[in-house]
Amino acid sequence: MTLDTPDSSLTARDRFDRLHADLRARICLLDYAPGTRLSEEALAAEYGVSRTPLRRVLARLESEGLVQSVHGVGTFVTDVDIEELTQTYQLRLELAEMTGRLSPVPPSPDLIARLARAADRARTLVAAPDPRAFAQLNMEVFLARLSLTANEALREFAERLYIRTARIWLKSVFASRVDLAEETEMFLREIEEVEAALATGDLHAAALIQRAHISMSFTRMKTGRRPGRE
Amino acid sequence: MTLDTPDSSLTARDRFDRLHADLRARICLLDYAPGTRLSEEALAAEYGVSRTPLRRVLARLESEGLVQSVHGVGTFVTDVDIEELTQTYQLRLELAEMTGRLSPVPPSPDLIARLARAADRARTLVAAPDPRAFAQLNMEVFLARLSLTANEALREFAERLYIRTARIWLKSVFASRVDLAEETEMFLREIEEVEAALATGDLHAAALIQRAHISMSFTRMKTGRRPGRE
DNA sequence: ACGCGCAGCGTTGTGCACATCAGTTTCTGC
DNA sequence: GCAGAAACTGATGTGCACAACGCTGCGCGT
Repeated sequence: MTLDTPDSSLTARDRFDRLHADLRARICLLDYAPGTRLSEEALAAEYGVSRTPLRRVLARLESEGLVQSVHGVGTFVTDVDIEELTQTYQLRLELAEMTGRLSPVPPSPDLIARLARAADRARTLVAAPDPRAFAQLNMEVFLARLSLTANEALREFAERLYIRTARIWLKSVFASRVDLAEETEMFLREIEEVEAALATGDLHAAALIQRAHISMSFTRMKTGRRPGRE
Repeated sequence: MTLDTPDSSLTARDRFDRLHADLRARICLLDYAPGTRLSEEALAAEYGVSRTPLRRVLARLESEGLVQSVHGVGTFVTDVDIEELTQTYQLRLELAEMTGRLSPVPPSPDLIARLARAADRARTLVAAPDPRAFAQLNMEVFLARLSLTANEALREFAERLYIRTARIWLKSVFASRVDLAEETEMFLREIEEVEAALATGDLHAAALIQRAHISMSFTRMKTGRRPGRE
């Protein structure tokens, strides 16, 4: 996971972005579960830097709500209560729809290719379910789809909200509160529907499909597995 | 402006919040115009701290898009181009309406009192216009009104978007592209309408009023002063 | 006169040592 | 034996010195 590329020809900003993205992914993929203490010294040693730049990354993660530092105690991965989760999902619904309405951009060939590859990987995952691989695929697709809007602020906020709730959904999978196979199938159907919408050039439809699936995903997570399917 | 309170009985978090809020206000009120270089050493000396905690504040401001640091050059107050401004305002419109729809909260007596005092100050400003005082009043009212929604993520994003565009509006005032007297009058009317809506308990109406005024404000700024009133 | 290079200067980024704080353990007085 | 306080431990926060980097201006060569 940790890419220790040679530090040569890497600007300070690049190093920061790498550490930030890497730590963020670890938190979102539950490599660091909520409540875990992150040791500044250990992480600094692992990434081959001193505490100073690493603390910058942790401060950013704290501003994003993923960790919380307490003086004299430690830096801990945050958890999200049900109330905050509900509010965040409500916002995500609205933002998803806005994605296709405010400043829509036609899909690039690169995005089309990414979606096609994602659909293939999703089909593989339907045959052999894997929570972590699915979560990673889900995140990649979400971030890639942000290129469908030119509104940078909208992209930024949608990304932040997704990052904030992704690990909670994954936690539900591990807790068997949602059925991984069902989630994977629904995700595959979502991609296929989005591909169809994009093929016809209807960007708002693609956004509405995403909004519908976010809504359904949250409902499934709230409701839990239906009795009788255990 | 700079409150140099005794550093005793102040936790690190408090100091950070103070510096952050203070510098943010200076940028939003154009004490530091776009393009201005912020000297880490000078600011650290002014606030009586070392560069380390001050750099933390600057990093936060950079993540909020208010400043930009370049290695070996300096930290500069950012500017906002017309395209980004348009997109941000479009988002602000949507968020303002959502404020009254997603998780509305009845106004507290404190908010009512604040609005009444703000209306008084606005009436004073109508008689004696003052760009900076008006901008500060506008900001205080906006931030106070955020208590009308319980959706914390919505509050956070709405605040960030406002902070990001406030100084551009103030710049338009100084550039005489909008008429300060007209803006002040419109603002006073907005407060009065909001007070009426809140008095009847219609929170969605209060949000729609805000949305309408944000929209009108942006239109006035885009259009510029009507010819013949010069 | 013009172009190229290099050295100096100021700025942000990094490393390291120490201060500060919270939780825990241990020691002491009763 | 027990309660309370002080010392210990390990964490984050801070200050300071140096490294890395970009810009500028001077000087040398052509």
